[in-house]
Amino acid sequence: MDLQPLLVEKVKDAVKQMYDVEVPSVEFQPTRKDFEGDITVVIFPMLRYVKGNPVEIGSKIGDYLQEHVEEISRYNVVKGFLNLVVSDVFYLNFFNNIKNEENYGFAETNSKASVMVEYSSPNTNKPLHLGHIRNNLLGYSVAEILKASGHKVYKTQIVNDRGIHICKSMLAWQRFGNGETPKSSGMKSDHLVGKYYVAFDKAYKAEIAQLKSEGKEKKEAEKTAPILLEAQAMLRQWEAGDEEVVKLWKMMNGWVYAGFDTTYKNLGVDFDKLYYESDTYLLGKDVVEDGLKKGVFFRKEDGSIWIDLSDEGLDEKIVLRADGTAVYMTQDIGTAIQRVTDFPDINGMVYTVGNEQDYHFKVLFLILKKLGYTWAEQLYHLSYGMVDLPSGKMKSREGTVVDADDLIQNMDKTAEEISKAQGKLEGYSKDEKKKLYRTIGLAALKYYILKVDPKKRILFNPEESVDFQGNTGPFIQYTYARIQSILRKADFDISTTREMTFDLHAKEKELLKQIQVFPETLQLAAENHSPALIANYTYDLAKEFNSFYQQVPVLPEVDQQKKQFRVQLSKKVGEVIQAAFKLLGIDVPERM
RNA sequence: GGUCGCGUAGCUCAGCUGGAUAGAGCAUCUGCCUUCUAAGCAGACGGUCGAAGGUUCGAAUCCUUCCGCGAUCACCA
Repeated sequence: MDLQPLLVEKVKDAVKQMYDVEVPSVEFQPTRKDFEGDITVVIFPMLRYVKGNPVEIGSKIGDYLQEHVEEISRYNVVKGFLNLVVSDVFYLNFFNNIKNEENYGFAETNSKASVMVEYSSPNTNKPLHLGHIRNNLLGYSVAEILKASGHKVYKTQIVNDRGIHICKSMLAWQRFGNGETPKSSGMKSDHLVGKYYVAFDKAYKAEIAQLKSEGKEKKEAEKTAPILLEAQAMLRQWEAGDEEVVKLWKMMNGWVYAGFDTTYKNLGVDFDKLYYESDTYLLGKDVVEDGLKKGVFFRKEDGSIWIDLSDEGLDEKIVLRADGTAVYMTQDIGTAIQRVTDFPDINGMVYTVGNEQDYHFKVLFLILKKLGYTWAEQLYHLSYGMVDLPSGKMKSREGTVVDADDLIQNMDKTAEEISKAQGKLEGYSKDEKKKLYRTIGLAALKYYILKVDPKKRILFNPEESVDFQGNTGPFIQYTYARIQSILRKADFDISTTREMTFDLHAKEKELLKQIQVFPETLQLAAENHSPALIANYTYDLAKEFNSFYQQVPVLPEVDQQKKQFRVQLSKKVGEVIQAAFKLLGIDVPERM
């Protein structure tokens, strides 16, 4: 079915027969749209082995291929490029083979090693915001892509449910909350907790200002503000297991989880396993002791334990404090090992974490390798750029964030406005419409974020960022809906197989070529951990279909053979769009 | 200062394991709904690919230097 390996052989044969030399490899590329052809052989690299004029060599190889490979029907040579025209029969056969394949493009599960994908991992002191959305969408999508490419995948998150930031919200609630609950306030429960996080910061700033006016240095004031000291005391009480504090902690965390659940559900992401930092923050210490014995780490005079990474071009890095308490790195070492204990079949992990932690993960992976874990070779930091606003960075403390829930709601509203203006939804019930607006709004948001390279920063302008036209989620959904409309109106059994003896329209051929590269695009996306490749692929496919749709009649076609084929082709395009969008976590509507 | 990432059309982005005249969308302008959904299609306009060197038959892509933006270099997470 794949033509390329055959062509490699035949090109080699041709060169050997005519010039009596062996070329080690043959370079191909898809033929550019401006030229006639489907596959192009690049002649230039052969000039090292074959002396002569590239055009002449190309023509000779072309003659040979035309004669010896039945799939090649014509060729032309431009400069050093041999453009080959692949026969319609080849593409029609290809289509016949895959048209009824249900999971076309997807690899068999378990054909590759298992991977754990971590994403989201929020703090439990405030609601999720746009930055989390990027994280969630990326992590979820990469997990889906890995699954489709044959890996077994475990989705996980580590909930950062302890620490000083949590105590800040707790303390502020205690002090200013007057017993306010999600019920009594009517607020979404995670937003209520976030409100007190902001309240803490406000009170803290006020105290700093007060101290400064009393003549204290700024740094001194920041360190000694009473409310901060109290929060720190609360953290110590929590660690000591103080009943009162733990009770408050459980209650407020419960509120946050309830809120997160809603947001996750709205976003359409999920997890197979949750880890809580309150359970894992002590992990890793014994590993450090172990590594110390093995000589991976060393102890400084004050008793703290370090690793020397200067051979790798990095610094020394602390892994355990002098008083024996853990640092972030200690926990991460311990957690990684814990995961492999819990899921012994995993042979790799993906960490979806912002690029400000590039250095941390470089060090973490190095340490795990040095400790001798085989799976440490298969760790990947899915690093992504920040989401900035026109006004600058988002800061939860100061309340300058684009809230996740608000954003999703805004997308719904925009989708509703546009849909109403289009007026194509007669016959839909109120609930159906509402669901559809959500589907479209989310598609716009998700596609907008996933189509760009994760490494790049995103500048998000809430006023005008998310589009519904052009290279967007709704555009692709619209293409899908159009196809479904054709399928609904096709008043004959489209599954019957007919002889296909006609010539392909150029647009049909383009569509088949695009369908053909879906499996390799998926594999590439998996290797590169890149949903953007899937997004761009799907866009190209949709664009190609719309062009076809415009120029080639499907249902009005009188030739029954062609009509049958075009309906089947449209159906397949729809299926691929649906499958690809599923990898991005985006649903497709029957109508819109 | 060291390290890492980014810099492509007015804006948002593809292309980056080297290949033909650097591609899309938005915006601006022209056409196309008495054939299947105009959230569409067809076209016009728009570029010294941050700059300069180098490697190569060939560089947006690889190497070097420089410039700009960001992150990081905490016994914070």
